[in-house]
Amino acid sequence: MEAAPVDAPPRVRGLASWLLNRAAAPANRLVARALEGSGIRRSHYSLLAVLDEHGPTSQAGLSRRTGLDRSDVVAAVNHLAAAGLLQRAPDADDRRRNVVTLTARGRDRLLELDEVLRAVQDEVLAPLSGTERRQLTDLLARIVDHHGAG
Amino acid sequence: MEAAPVDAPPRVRGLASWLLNRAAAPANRLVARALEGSGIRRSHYSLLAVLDEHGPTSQAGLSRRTGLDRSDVVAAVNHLAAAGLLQRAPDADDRRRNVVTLTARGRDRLLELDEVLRAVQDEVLAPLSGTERRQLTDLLARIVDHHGAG
DNA sequence: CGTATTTCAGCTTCACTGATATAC
DNA sequence: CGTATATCAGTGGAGCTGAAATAC
Repeated sequence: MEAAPVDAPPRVRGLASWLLNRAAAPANRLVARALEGSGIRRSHYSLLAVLDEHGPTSQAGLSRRTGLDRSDVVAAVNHLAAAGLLQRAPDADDRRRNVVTLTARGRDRLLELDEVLRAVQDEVLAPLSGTERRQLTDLLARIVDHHGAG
Repeated sequence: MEAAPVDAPPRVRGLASWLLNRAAAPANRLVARALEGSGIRRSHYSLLAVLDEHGPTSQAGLSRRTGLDRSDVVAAVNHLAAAGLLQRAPDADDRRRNVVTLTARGRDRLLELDEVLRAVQDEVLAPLSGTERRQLTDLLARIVDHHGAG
């Protein structure tokens, strides 16, 4: 077990902004590690999940629902389309838009990723009880909602 | 001023790893904005705070206590020394080391930053009650402690 | 010898900006 | 007209790696 302690002073340890970054770091490391070699990045999962739950969506819609920047959505959709996990087609009703649709293969991959991601959350939240985990996600969700995008 | 909502599906919204990043983002934005023009970056505050509370410290010690990478500490110390907020001197007892010391000016600046940072935390945690804020920071601290460094 | 410290050069990912072309 | 969309080029911070030089 590695885990050299980070022995920060109280003034720093008590900062929500510091804690959020310090807690996000191992979460990102673990997710990246779990996704390693799969050709899937952290942000890709949210895209696939949104497509699965909302059906075909424009890229701007994907941006709004995932919190990903519109310009990063372009690159992500390129990548996932090349991997055959989704399709991009012009929208007949609004020709500014592309309609992005999950493929069957994309859905299969998503279900695998659900498992992987679930396991990672368990590692991230390891020191917390079930109740505490729900407390934490609820509190974080309130912060996210309050600040929204931009 | 309130922000477009991020209307993510439950599968995404419930992910701790997603929430941590989405909550850290506005925190980082607000901190960066509050520090804008001061020549101080996010990471610099922790450095100054550690020096204030632990006294003169080696750069490796600063790395351990702040969670900053050793190689990023070099750049940060360069910057803060150039600004006259700290001093770097070779350690007579262990000549591999530099002893980094807070200057009087560095301490004054730190006290100002304490105020600025405190105000930002208040913005970040705006939707939460006092009790909830302590709950959140406690839970995050447990996660940070559990994963330690590296 | 192995380990620790400082430093540098460089890499990747992420969040974001600005501009452009196009369509509503 | 103003607004929304998709795309591209590029910026900057942050976290990290690998290697070198030095000292323990």
